[in-house]
Amino acid sequence: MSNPSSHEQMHELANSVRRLYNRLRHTSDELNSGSDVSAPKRTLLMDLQRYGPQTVPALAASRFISRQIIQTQVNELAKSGYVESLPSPEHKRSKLISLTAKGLKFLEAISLRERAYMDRLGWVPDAQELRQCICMLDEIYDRLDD
Amino acid sequence: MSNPSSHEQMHELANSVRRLYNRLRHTSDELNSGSDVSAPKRTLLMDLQRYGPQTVPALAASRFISRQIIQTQVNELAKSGYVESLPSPEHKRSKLISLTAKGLKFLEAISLRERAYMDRLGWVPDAQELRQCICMLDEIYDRLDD
DNA sequence: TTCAGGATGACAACATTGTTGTCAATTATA
DNA sequence: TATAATTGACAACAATGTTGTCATCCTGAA
Repeated sequence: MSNPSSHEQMHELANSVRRLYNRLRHTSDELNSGSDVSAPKRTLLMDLQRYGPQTVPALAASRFISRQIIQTQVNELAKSGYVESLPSPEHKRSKLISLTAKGLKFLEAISLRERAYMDRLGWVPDAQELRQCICMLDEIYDRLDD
Repeated sequence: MSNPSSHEQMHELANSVRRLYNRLRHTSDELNSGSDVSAPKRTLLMDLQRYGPQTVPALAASRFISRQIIQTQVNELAKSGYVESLPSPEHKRSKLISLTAKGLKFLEAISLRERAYMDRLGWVPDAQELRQCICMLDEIYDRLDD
């Protein structure tokens, strides 16, 4: 990152990421306006599905926010029956948060709505370019790791 | 978006965007922890620099949030001297929000810090792939437009 | 084994960011 | 002109985030 143009390009990428993030959140909110689960809680459920059961501090660390707010959200999701804590026999305090059958069913309903929306759009991005794009985003994510 | 794999790929891209967005916000907060301007206000200033003077409702619409919160943030930024409202002679109410010299200087200081950080990282992404990645993100943004 | 330090869940106080509703002034339009 | 939409300001409120404290449990080193 030694010449001005590559720095400017990274700045532009950050802008495109932020712009798209805002639109994706908005679209997701529209598609799921009927549910009682807010966007941050939906991302919690999705992470549990994608990456498997995790502890509250781990979920917080992956979002770079404090563990307290994740604890609150997890407690509320547990009260609603979307997640449950699996007690590890070795760790009495650090429980693994896991999706329940109800949580999984909820995520599948979201997926169906998203898919129907994409079908209505009638646009399919080039699979190869899309894969490369994901690759680049993930590599930048890893490189920024301290 | 008619077969399962492309739908799954879009889902993965959304996840990568969200993940990187969170890390970029975190890194930006670290780099600018000394300033009194929060992340949402920094993005306001950056949008004014990138896209030029805009009205409060326009800034809100581009974020898909209500105009009231943007109004508050703009008022606070104006009180701190980072932005000013340019009254149009034709429109007494709808003023254009614009960067001041102080706001521009503040953004340049941010840019210097970001550039120094990238230099320390010692990694330069492939310019061609980066451009294609930005292109894809922007195209998805446009396609999702209603 | 013991003990000091770190990690975790719970709780509290608070700041920021967001929503919705209202109102008056202004602008746009039929 | 008359009507509707837009804009700035203000208020009440909800959700999300931070920081701090405390008791409990786990880990690891002397």
